[in-house]
Amino acid sequence: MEYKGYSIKRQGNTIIVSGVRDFNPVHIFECGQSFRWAKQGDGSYTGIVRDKVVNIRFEEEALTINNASEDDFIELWYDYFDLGTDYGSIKKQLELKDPFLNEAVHYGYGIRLLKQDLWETLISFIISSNNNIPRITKIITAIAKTYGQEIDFGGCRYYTFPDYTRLAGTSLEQLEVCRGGYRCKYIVQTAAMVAERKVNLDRLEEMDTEKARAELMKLSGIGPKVADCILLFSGAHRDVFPTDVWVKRVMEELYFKREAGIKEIQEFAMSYFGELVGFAQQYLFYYAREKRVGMK
DNA sequence: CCACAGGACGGCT
DNA sequence: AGCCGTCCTGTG
Repeated sequence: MEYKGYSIKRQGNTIIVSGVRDFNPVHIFECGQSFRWAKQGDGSYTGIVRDKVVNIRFEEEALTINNASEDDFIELWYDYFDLGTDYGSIKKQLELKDPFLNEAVHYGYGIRLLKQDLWETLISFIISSNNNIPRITKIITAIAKTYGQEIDFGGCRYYTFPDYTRLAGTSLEQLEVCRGGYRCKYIVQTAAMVAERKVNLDRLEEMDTEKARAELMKLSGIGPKVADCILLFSGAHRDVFPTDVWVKRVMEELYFKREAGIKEIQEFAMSYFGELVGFAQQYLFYYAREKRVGMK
């Protein structure tokens, strides 16, 4: 069958989507936006998204998704992998900006910004504060195992991410076994606030970016950087520039040639990269972190 | 054993 | 409004 410019073939419980460009699983899953995909021995990735577990591989413009149907593709995977966005065109515009960005874009040529579940992204980035990727992954896995639904796939057990009612119904002492440290308190408070409708998460996409950002920052454990990550990686708003230590370092090294403040960096990025600012951030972040830019 | 890495918060000017 | 000490855990 054909769907929005892609051709989909089904073989048993596997679908093969052809005509997929600008897609590299390593770039997509190792660029810090998602913590729920694990590389397998054969180079494929297995991931948990909402209530689905799938294994994916990519070669020669063909995306193979094992444990998915054509309906799943239309209802979930097309949007999740942002397949409606032309990354070729985005990259072309960014490459022309300057030699630095050109290098960063070529380095992470297969990056795509995922459209992930808002609630899971929100909790994941509360956990990310003052934390590193392996430990963030460990904590999220522990939360899913403790509170999520079990799913069997390929002889292994996987766990869905618990919704806010489930996390609002737990105690701090219970949650602390997941090793989130002081962030566990933020999670319990945030889940309670969402359950009590103190913050409306259903309308973030319709709000303008500043309003959506302010709405998220009402929640416990969400500051400017975490709010921007949630907006960017849930696909609610792409016109944000999450500025963590890596992005700060790479921006100082490439564009400022000196120390610069977060506010200064963000203002520069918004005007310089324009509407592609969120995409630029991700190419720069991946490049900076992989190359350890700014480290001795 | 200690140094360090990583953002939000809250108390202080 | 801006600065800075503190929060927790894992790694070297």
